[in-house]
Amino acid sequence: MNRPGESTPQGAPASNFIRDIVKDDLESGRHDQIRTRFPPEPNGYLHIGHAKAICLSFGLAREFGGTCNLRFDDTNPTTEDMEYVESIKEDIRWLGFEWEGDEKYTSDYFEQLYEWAELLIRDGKAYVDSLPEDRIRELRGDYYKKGTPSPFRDRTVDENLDLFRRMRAGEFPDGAHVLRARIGLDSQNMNMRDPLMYRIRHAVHHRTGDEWCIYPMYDWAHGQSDAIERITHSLCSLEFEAHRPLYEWFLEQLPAFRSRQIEFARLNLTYTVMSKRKLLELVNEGRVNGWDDPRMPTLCGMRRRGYPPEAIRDFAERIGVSKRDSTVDVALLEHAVRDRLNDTSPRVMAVLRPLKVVIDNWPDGRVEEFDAPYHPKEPDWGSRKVPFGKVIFIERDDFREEAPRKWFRLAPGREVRLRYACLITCVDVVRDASGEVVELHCTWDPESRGGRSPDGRKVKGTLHGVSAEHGIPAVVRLYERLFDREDPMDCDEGEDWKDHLNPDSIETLEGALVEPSLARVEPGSRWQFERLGYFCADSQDHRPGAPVFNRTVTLRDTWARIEKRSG
RNA sequence: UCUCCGGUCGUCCAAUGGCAGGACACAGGAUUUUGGUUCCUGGAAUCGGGGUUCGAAUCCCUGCCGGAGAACCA
Repeated sequence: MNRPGESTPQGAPASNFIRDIVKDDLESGRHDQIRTRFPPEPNGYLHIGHAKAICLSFGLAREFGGTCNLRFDDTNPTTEDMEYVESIKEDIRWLGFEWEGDEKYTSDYFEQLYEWAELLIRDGKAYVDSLPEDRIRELRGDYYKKGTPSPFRDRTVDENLDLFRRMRAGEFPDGAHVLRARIGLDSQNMNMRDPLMYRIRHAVHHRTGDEWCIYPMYDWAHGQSDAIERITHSLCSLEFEAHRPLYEWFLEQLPAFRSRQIEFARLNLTYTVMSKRKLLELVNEGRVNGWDDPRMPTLCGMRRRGYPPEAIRDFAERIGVSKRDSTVDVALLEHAVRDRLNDTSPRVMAVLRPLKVVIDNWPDGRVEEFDAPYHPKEPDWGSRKVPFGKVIFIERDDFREEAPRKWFRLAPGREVRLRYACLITCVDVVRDASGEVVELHCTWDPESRGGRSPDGRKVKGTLHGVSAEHGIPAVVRLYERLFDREDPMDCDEGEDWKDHLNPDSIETLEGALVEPSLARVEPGSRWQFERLGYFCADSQDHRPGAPVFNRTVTLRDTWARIEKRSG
């Protein structure tokens, strides 16, 4: 963890404006200890945007020796469900954070909120309005026109109290009355024009059941919940900036702790959509295979894809925090993932699209076992024996009949190294009736066991292969970006963001072959398939003996760039 | 038309009146039994115009651009 003033492992500045505020508040003695909170609404799954907020609030608490609460903001019974609570808790823990005590619920505070509302009524700072919804909206005015007071605005305290109590008692149908704060109707900030505090909703709440039929609005619940929990720094996204004056107004009227709201810009990512509504649409329309589809920016999707939580935390640190609307290059996320995986993934060999190779001068039936270390720079990780025989499979992409410029993989007459095995030279090419290459014949140099060059001759190309006899069939899913452009919302006339889905975002290879050491690995385990990328055993579909791997991210591919550039 | 917030390399974030810096991306090179990793090098920015100041990315004025704001959503 970075301490204030320290640098991240990458040398990037560890400071941001919120961290500075926290530091000041601690140094000035304004607070002895900070308390933050993460307040999801239980109506959807967490995504990478939430991860930024989680890392910020939990991370700051951890860094400065404070605490962070998890509070479910459950004030709208018609859209929320306990179904989401467990997944949210699981995702936060997976990210590596633990909240203070039990998780909290805004609904735990309904009684206190109610009492405070009565207090405001008694102080003449709130009133029951009995206008219909559309009338209230009309009288509120607009950006250019001040609002007009409701005819009910000057009800007596007793009348208000009586009505409000009967609202709670369930005497009125939905929409008959609301409780409004009595602030004024001429603010430029529409949020301050006598905002609603309570509405009547005869709905079953997922936690309080039918105990309540009036429910607090966000503005009347959030700041008060912060105060009850004595939250010192209440961090939220920019869209709540215009709510801050109201947040502060409510707290000023109450005998309560004065929490401070601070806004920051939410995360946008290239090639990604982030809104709950759009993600829900992708799931409901079957554009992806559920919330945990590895192409989804949800935390469960990324987990299934093989992204390590440490990489996501590192990413959150790298992107920084500010108040500017911005869109982070998804390449930065991928870099953080590769960076972490490079240090933590054992190397193994797998062939995605196999091409048969017969080694003519290899003795029939002979099997050689070569020693292959699990990590080139971590000898402590040890090694395993990789068997090779007369027939092996190499990557189809590693052979070209006509070698382009700078090609140093296999081609007729070319010698290459089979990693950790030996040097082979292509002597013949076998085609089927349609002319497609179906088999290669090579010779090997028995002096080159282990892949060494016996006489020091230069062998630039190194391929990987799997023994035909020993390889294990596997299903491998290759994932690409879900959208075909940086900004999926960038639409031409008559286009929809869903027209920008990348049709090649998933490719399932049924005929892959993996080395025998991968026969029995744990679901969720992460590996580098040498020269290809990082893969993880799928948490749902992987079985011992019937492996299924997901490609987390490719390795950097310099050759692909060279080839693309030269056309 | 009104109010608020924000404009720094292609992207993201620093610089808190005193040498505009880092990361990603990109380009070149070294090392390499992964065209991986690692290392070195390079190009690359203060939205425009005024003003204050010895000195402005930073403060002031003004213009321009982007975002947000009129839910009984959060």
